[in-house]
Formats: sequence, structure tokens, C-alpha cells
Amino acid sequence: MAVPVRVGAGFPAEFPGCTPLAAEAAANLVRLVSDYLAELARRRRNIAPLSASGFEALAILDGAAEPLMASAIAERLLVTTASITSLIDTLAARGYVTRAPHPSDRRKVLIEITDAGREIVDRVLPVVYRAAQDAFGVLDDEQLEAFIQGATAIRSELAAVASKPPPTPGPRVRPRTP
Amino acid sequence: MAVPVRVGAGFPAEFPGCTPLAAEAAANLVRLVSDYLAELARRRRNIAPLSASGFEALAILDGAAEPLMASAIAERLLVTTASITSLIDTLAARGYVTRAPHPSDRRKVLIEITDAGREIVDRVLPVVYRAAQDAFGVLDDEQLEAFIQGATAIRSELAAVASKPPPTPGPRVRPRTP
DNA sequence: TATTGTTATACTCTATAACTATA
DNA sequence: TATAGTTATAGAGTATAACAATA
Repeated sequence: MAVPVRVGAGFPAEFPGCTPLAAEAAANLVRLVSDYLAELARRRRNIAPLSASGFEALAILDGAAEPLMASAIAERLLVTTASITSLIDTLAARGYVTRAPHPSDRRKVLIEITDAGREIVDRVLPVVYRAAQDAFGVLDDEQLEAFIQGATAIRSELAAVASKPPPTPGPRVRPRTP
Repeated sequence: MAVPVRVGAGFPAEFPGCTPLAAEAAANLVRLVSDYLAELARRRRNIAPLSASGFEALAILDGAAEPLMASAIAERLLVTTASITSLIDTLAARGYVTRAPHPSDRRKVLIEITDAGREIVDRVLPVVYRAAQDAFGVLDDEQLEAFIQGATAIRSELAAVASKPPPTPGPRVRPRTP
């Protein structure tokens, strides 16, 4: 039985700018997602020796239902085009994608998923969603909807602060050590 | 304004084993934590050129209030002792920790945080908790407590399934593409 | 023999910068 | 000049395996 991550009694004195509940919610969610992603990786490992980005790129290509430019995949994965090149190299070497020239603009390369690649997606997606159900299915619909709404509200706030310079909070009030 | 990640209308037919809300809650929380960690990394970058593991190791040493064995840090960070060696190398090169021989067992090495290391912790912790407050402070206490309890319940379930062999879910019912 | 830590090595992921070839 | 992609290079992070020193 897992136990919540909690801050100590001295926390409000040490960090007056943050409520214990905000710090605890952040810590518990980071732990949860870390554990969840580890379980996902464990279940995926039996399917193919691909990185999370590799599986995700295949799922993107499968969902697009048409070949995509390398830069389109880079955008969705939030990585540089240079990083995509080596990722595509790996996927192509395993036979999961092919490169084809763009018909009208010869600078561009179209990435197309192969049948073997689609088979990987067909096997991976049920595993991913089975894990989601196994884990998050312990909550009821109302709780899940509250998670979704809460997560969205926090992400909105994060998007707002991400464009500002990082704030310089007040100093830590280091507890005296006896 | 961020928008919730939602699955499509065809989801229940395609993945009968998973409810849309479970899949959506998982996706939204992964996105949230990813965004949150990115914001944390952005704010930490102004303090010292250290990795997340580096900051965490310093915080562990600071919190322990006494020198720790290398293996103790490895345990808490969930990495091998070989990985800790190079992490400690980095921290020692920057003057944030020192290695000292264990007084009675000469196989062991005690890692001690320096004043410079403590200064880093003193500057990093307020930034971390300020970010937690900025982001999670948009929810009220009741919502935050629900997050903490829900995250703990899910982590318990994850701990339970982690020891079992990964399940092999039913096949995906691929939607017909026109 | 078992334990602690280090070294050697390798692999993945990602980034920046310079480059090619188009447009 | 600008764009799409590749190559070259580098660095972080982590792992496994072999090893040395010590218990």
C-alpha cells in the first residue's frame, strides 16, 4: 500500500511562500507519473526494443493515415529535426517506416509507416490503454473528471508563467540544526 | 488557456478494455507533469548547471544532515552505484561535495555536502516550492487533497501490478479507414 | 565469499552547428 | 535568402561487466 508523500511540520516556517498541500500535490503527482511511465515502459519492452519516442512516432504516423514530413513529426514530439533524423534512421532500420521523396518539393522527405510498423502500433496501443485502465481505473468517473479538469487548470497556469522570466523567490529559512 | 486532452468518439469501439476517462486522466496527468518538470528545469537553470539528479542528490545530502554512503544516495535516486560514482564526480568537481573515508569500514566512502553545496540547496528549494505554489496553487485545498489521495490510490495499484507479469490485452479493433 | 565502490565500455536520447540540396 | 533535412560532434544519463580493496 503506497503512502502519500507529505512535507514535515516545519515546512511552513521554512518555505513561507508555498502551502504544504501545493508542495505535496506536486510531489505526489510527479511520483505517480514516474511510476506510471515506468510501468508503461515495462509493458512495452515485451513488444519491441524501441524508445518511448520511437513508439510515439509510430503512433503519430499511424494516426495521421498519410505520410508525414520529418519536420511534422519533430514538431509533435517537441524535438529538433536533427534528432528526428536519427529516430527515423532507427525506425527505418527496423523496417517500421520508409522514406519517400516529396512529389513536388525535393527538399522534403515523406515518412511512411509500413505494415510492420502498423503491427507494432496495433500491439502497443492496447497495452498502453490496458495500463491506463489498470492504474486509473481505481478512481471513479467523478474523480477522473476532476483530475482532468484540475490538470488542465494547472497547465494553463504553467503556460502563463512559462513566458515570463523565472521569479526569484524569498530565501529559505533554514531550520536550525541542533 | 490549455485545453484537456480528450480521446475521440471512436475510442470505446477501438479499445473496449479502457474507459475514455481513464485514458484521458492518464494522458492529462502525464502532460501536466511533463510541463511542470520543464518549468522546474527552466527555473533551476539560472541557479547552477546541474542535472535534476544532481540537484536531488544535493537536497538528499542536505536533508540527511550527516554524510551518506554512496550506496545510500544510489538507493534513494533509484540508480546503480556505478551511475552514482559519475554523479558524485561531477558534484565534487564543482566543489559541492567531498569524499571522505569511512572511519571503520575502509570499503565505504562517505559523501559530505560542502558549504557551497548547501548554498545551492538554499537557492534551489525556494525556487522549486515557488513553482509548486505558482502551478498547483490555482486549486483549492480540497482539490489538492483529492489529488494527493487519488495519486496515492493509483500508485498503490501500480505497485501491485508491477510485480506481476505484464498482461496481454485483447487486440485493437482498428477503425476502418475509408 | 560477500560487499563497496570504481573503472571501462557502450548505448540511447538529445542538442548545436555546419553543411547539402533544393526552393 | 530561406527552408528541409542530414551529418558531425558533443554531452548527459544510465546500464552492465570486470575489477580492486576490504570485510
